[in-house]
Amino acid sequence: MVLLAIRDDRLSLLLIRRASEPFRGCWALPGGFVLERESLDAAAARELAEEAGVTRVHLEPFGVYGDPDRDPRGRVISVGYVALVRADELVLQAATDADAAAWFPLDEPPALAFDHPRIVADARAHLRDALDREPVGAELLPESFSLAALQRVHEAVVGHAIDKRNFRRKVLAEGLVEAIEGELAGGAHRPAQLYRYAGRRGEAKREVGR
Amino acid sequence: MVLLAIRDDRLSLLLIRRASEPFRGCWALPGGFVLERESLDAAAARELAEEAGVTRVHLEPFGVYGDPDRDPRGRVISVGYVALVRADELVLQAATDADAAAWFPLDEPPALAFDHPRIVADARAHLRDALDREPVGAELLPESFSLAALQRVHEAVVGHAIDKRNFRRKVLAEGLVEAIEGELAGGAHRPAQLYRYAGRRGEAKREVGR
DNA sequence: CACCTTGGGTGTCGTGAAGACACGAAGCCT
DNA sequence: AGGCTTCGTGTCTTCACGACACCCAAGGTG
Repeated sequence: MVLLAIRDDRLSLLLIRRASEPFRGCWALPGGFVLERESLDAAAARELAEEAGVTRVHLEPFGVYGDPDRDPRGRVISVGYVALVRADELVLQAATDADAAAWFPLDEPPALAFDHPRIVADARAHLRDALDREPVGAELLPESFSLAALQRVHEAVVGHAIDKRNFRRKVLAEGLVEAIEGELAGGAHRPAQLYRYAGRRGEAKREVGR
Repeated sequence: MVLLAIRDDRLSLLLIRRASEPFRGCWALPGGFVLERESLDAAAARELAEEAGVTRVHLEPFGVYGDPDRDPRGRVISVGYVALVRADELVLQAATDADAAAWFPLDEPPALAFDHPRIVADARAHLRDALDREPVGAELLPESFSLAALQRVHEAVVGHAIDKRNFRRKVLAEGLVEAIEGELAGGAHRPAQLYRYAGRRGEAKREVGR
């Protein structure tokens, strides 16, 4: 599970430190096993609820990892899921096989156990592809947010700076997002217009394009 | 395994008719089980070699299917792979749990067993996404081919007709494909210029864009 | 209270990709 | 010889996107 949330305006990744032997003390992705009568999506949702205390999340599989030697303990096949959660809904729990959990910026993760570096990279690539198909920001930001916050999310995903005017033009042209009249954010300096996601998910972009 | 090849100028899908009971007599995707010490990719390659007698193929996972009720016999988790093969390299073998194998146009598949309709749809969507990232045609067509043949492949994948001039302009601008000087196809009417794939796979498109 | 600092908000131009669109050319068949 | 079928070609328009600079509003500071 690649669990992402915005922390200090940065897109961050939840990792646990392994308490038991293979890669003991290393940072690793949280995860768990699928139960006998449970779909993969349900398993991911359950693990997420157990570890992060969140239920309403964007949860999406992006890859399978089945190399026979990827786990020295034996044959483990993993399905990678990206989870986008709102920071204010998080309630971290103690995982059974970890002695610590911490957030790291997605840009600069620490050394990871197993083939987890590859999994994180794949998750990020997947997210980058999904960025202009799905309202990624909606799952990471609170109900109302400034366009600058949304831009920071996009920049973290694509990995480079985006021009402010171009970004605003594009986002507003998509029509997924609407200004909340009269609402302003009480920031440190000039207050920003707040926005919220408008319509349903998905095809909206194409509809607007016509 | 969603196994695709060009047959009669159409992009076609290999299906097997099930000989044993769940969905007996229904058409289904070919597939098999992963061995204890075998990667998923290796398992897919092995199944493909067993069933279609081909080894050098484009083989790519696109999804995981793990609903506990998807197979009435019990819990089976499947990984979907798309395989693109050249028709002239195919040597179909008898599969153990099938009494027949046949090709169907990808556009109009028959009723399928299990959740295979969904898997086929996902494979096609994956292929559509990959179409302008990877030299899809290179894996389906013989060494040398006419642009018209390549265009038919693309049309089959995207599902609609493409303007001939626009297609040629784009394909040639990408630089992935090069004319074979002096070679012409002996067709029914005016002979066509033959082409072949030029450079390596992958980033070529971006490099040309600069 | 004046000024500075900081982030918020706005418009234009140029370029490149892609879609729409029609006709002559070459070879085969009858 | 004529007709049929496929091959091969260029222009125009539209749109998405990137580059680019300045004023505005509020809080903090001296």
